[in-house]
Amino acid sequence: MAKAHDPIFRALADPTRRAIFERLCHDGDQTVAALTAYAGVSQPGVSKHLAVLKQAGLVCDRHEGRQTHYSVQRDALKPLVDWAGQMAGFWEGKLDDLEDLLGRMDQ
Amino acid sequence: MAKAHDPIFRALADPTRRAIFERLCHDGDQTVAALTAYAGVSQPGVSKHLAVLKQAGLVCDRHEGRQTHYSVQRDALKPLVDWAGQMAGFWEGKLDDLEDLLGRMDQ
DNA sequence: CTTATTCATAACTCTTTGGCTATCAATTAA
DNA sequence: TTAATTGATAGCCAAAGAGTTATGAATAAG
Repeated sequence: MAKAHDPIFRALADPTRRAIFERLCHDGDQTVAALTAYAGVSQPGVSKHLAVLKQAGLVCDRHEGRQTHYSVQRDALKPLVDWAGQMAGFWEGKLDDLEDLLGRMDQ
Repeated sequence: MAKAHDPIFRALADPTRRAIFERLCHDGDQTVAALTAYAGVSQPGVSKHLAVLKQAGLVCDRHEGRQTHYSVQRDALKPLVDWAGQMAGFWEGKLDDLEDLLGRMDQ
């Protein structure tokens, strides 16, 4: 069973990669050059990180001329939140925040 | 910036470790021996995984005689869900901005 | 007291991975 | 056409990490 949350956890475990994802969440659509200027690593490093994020279904890319724009995939974090909800449901410590978030992400 | 969600993401990135955490969520309090019987790795391997989970604040331990019982830490996944909510809030806010813009353009 | 059990730590191996530089294909500008 | 820019890929290397066996400390049992 190759669950959807496994590559997501893997992808978000690295701080550099998570920072790139956070920036995409915060500022929206970005070119590789823009992300490279801000991330503390080389351009090939950024490209590799973006490939991992894309593979995990967290981001999508759009080609425009010679530049590639990356943006957050819609409902990217849903498998993660669903998993957390399942775990929380097990130990019955119902988190109101979680239920609220699940409700908002279901739309 | 050593945020609380960083060690959590790291800890949950490994499938063996995540399986241990899932079992603790599902079945509650477990001894190391019980977890070892079920995980596909050696007892020292399980102990090491449990140390990582504990360090991340995901589980807590309780000593009873010569055995150690592990269980899920209360609100263990809250930093994770909070982070996800924050990320979701970012693109949600963008959507609001867009709706706002669209609304203003209607007039 | 001696032996068995339970778990943690130490020490090691091997794989994965995150970083780099070099380079290439594709596109745009001169 | 030629030169410059953008980003992806290849290849390499060092560090991290997940696994192992061996062993030690603490407790329980005989």
